[in-house]
Amino acid sequence: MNTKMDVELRASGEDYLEAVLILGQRKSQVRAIDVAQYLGYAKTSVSHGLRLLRQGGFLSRDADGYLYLTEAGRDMAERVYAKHRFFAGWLIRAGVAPDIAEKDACRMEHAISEESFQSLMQALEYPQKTSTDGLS
Amino acid sequence: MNTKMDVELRASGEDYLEAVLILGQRKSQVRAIDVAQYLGYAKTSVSHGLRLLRQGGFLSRDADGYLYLTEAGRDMAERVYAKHRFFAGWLIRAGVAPDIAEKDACRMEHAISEESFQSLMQALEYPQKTSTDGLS
DNA sequence: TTTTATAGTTAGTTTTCACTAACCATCTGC
DNA sequence: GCAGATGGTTAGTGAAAACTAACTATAAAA
Repeated sequence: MNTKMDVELRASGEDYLEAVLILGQRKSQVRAIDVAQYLGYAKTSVSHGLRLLRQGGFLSRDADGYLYLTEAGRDMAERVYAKHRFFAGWLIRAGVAPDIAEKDACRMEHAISEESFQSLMQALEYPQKTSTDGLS
Repeated sequence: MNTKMDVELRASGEDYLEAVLILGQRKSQVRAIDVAQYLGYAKTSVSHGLRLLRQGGFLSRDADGYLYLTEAGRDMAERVYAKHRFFAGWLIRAGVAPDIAEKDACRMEHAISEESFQSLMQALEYPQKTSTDGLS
């Protein structure tokens, strides 16, 4: 029903893309089962979610089932991941326990708009690096 | 099924309680229809949502249909509203347009845990006033 | 070659939380 | 006294996004 560009991603779609991005930084080869394990979801849920993302043009998959972010998918994943790192770091610096800060960041990353986040980054002069450098 | 104390409020319940709190500061008498108008929901949705809150012990209602927050309800509403004001103010000070800051705050208020919020308030030495003073 | 483990899908269920349609009960004004 | 308006409820629908159960397909192992 939707063409690539008018798809509105919800929180769950953003979570899947973010997981693929993060796992790809660790393993170089990422499959649905890895995403399921990472997010703690049943593999059927992930199978369904990833199919929607493929249909939306955010993901592709090769014959062996390995997942690849498209341009649009990587873009979205990096935006979300940047928010995640910002909020997690912010909370941890405020003295929140790291596991709680992580969990909260996982929700807050979906709650703030791109517009607000950009304004914040500028106002705080936060270092805006791309998410793929310096992360092994 | 649930007694008063083991009810877990979700985002929608928090929104209803917050609306009752805010409307009560403006009007002194609040009914379901006011909440529906304020939130932009159909009155059936609000009727259903408020019933759950009454059953959970967060709200009561008199014979004329006027709503009153219980101790637990007021407590929850004030917690959520404090988060709302914090995030909205924070974004606005960062240069975000007020209407966008408001909308984002409406989501972020549910995304951050009470624990993280308290740590933040302490770390930032944010003035922690009760939500009912100074607001007419 | 048969068995077992791994990866994925199909089909159907559940929960949350919005919606519409239709109805009931007051209260007000002619 | 009846016609509307107002406020609320009942009943049923829909979408998002998780779940389980049961299936297929493939690859490895005995």
